[in-house]
Amino acid sequence: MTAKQRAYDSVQTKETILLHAKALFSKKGYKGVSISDICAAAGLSKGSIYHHFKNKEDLFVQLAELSFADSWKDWDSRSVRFSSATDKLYAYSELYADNVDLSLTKAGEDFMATTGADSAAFQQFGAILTDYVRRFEDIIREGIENGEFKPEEPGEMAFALLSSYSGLANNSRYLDKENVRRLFRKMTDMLLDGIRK
Amino acid sequence: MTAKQRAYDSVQTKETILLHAKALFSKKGYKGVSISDICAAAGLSKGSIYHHFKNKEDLFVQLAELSFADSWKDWDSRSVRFSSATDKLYAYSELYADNVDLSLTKAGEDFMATTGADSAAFQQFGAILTDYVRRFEDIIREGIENGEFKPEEPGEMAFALLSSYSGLANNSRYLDKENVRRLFRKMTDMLLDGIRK
DNA sequence: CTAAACATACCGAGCGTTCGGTATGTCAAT
DNA sequence: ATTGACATACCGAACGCTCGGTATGTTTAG
Repeated sequence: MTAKQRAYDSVQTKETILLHAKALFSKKGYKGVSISDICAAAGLSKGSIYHHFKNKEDLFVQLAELSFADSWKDWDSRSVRFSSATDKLYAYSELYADNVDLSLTKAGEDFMATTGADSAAFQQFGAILTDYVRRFEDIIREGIENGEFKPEEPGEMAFALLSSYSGLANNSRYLDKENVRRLFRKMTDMLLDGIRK
Repeated sequence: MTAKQRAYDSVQTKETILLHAKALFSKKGYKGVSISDICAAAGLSKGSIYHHFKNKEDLFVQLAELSFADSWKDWDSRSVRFSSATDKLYAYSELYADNVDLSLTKAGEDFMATTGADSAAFQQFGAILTDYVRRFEDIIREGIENGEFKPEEPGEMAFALLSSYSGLANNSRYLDKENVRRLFRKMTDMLLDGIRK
C-alpha cells in the first residue's frame, strides 16, 4: 500500500524549483538564467513559481540561504572527524572542489552587480555572505589558537583564503572533476606553506 | 597651433567606445551592460557602435584583446625595475590592486558563461586568457630557475596564483582603494610564505 | 464551499541587431 | 578650383525577441 498520491505538494514543488534553479544559476550566473529557464527545467509554469516566490531576487536569496545553511550543516557533520585546523582546511577545500558545479559564488557576484545596493534582497544576501565568512573564520581562529597558523587577523585571513578558493572555483569551470580536486589540494598546500623555497 | 580639426575621427571614436565599455563591463559584467548603456556613456548612437564593431561579442573580445595587451605593455615597462621574481610578484599584485575597478576578469567569466563554447568569439577570448596565464607563468618560471620558488609545475602555479588574485579582485568590489591594496599585499605574503606557523 | 496550488495568457520594457538616410571626407576628372 | 562619384562616420527609428512580472482561469485538498 503506497501512501495516498497527492497531486499538490507545496513543499516538494518548492524543493524542485530550488533544485533546478541552483543548477542553472551555478552554471549560467544570475542574469544568465531566466524564470522561463527555471520553469522548463522544473517542469512548472510561471504562475506556480510566482506563487512560491515573490520575484526573481527573492527566489535567489532564499536559494542562497538554504544552500549555505545546508552546506554548513554538511560541513559540521564532517568537520568533527578532524582534530587539527589544518586537516579541516584540507577537508573544506575538498568539499568545495566537489561542489564547484553547484556553487552560487559566481551567481552571487552577478546578483550583487545586478541588484541595487539599496535593495532589501541585496542586503539579505550580503548578510548571508558575511555570515559565511564568519563561519569560515572560526576554522582559522581555531588554527591560530592551537598554534597551527600564524597569529594574524583571522577575519582578513578568512577573507583572503575564501577569495582564493572562490577564484579557483570560477576558473575551474571547464576542467574535469579530478583536476579540480587536485588543484584545490594544491591551492591548500600553497596557502599553508607558500611557494617560497 | 592645434592639430588638424576633424569632424570625424574614427580612431578617437573607437577608443572612446572601448574606454566607456571597459568601465561598464568591469562594473556590471558582460550581460549587465547593454549596447544602449555604452551608447549613453560614450555619447554615441547605436548605429555608430555597430559601424565600428560587428556585434556585442566582437566589441568585448576586441576590448579584451587591447586591454590585456596594454596591461602587459604597462607591466613590461615596470617589471624591468625589479630583479627578483619575488619583487615582481609584489609589483604585479600592486598593479592588479590598482586596477580592480577596471578589470575584465569577472566580465570575462560572464562572457564565457553567456557565449556558446562553439562561438568564434568564445575561442578568441579563450586564447587571450591562455596567453595571459602563459605570460604570468614566465614570472613563476623565473622564480623557480633562480631558486626563489619551489620547483613545481609553473603552469599550475600560475593558474593557482592568478585564481587567488582574481578571486580577491571579485570580492574586493565594495572595499575602498586603500584596503584593496593592503589585501593584495597580504595575499602575496600568504602565497609566498603560507599561513602555517 | 474555500483556499491553496498550479496553468494559461498576456503585458510593457528592454534587449541585440538592422537599416534607410544624412552628414562629412577623399580624390580623380575636368 | 570645381564638380561629381564614392567611401566613411554617424544617427535614430524600428524589428523580432526575451525578459520579469501580473491577471485570470482551472484543478485539487480539506
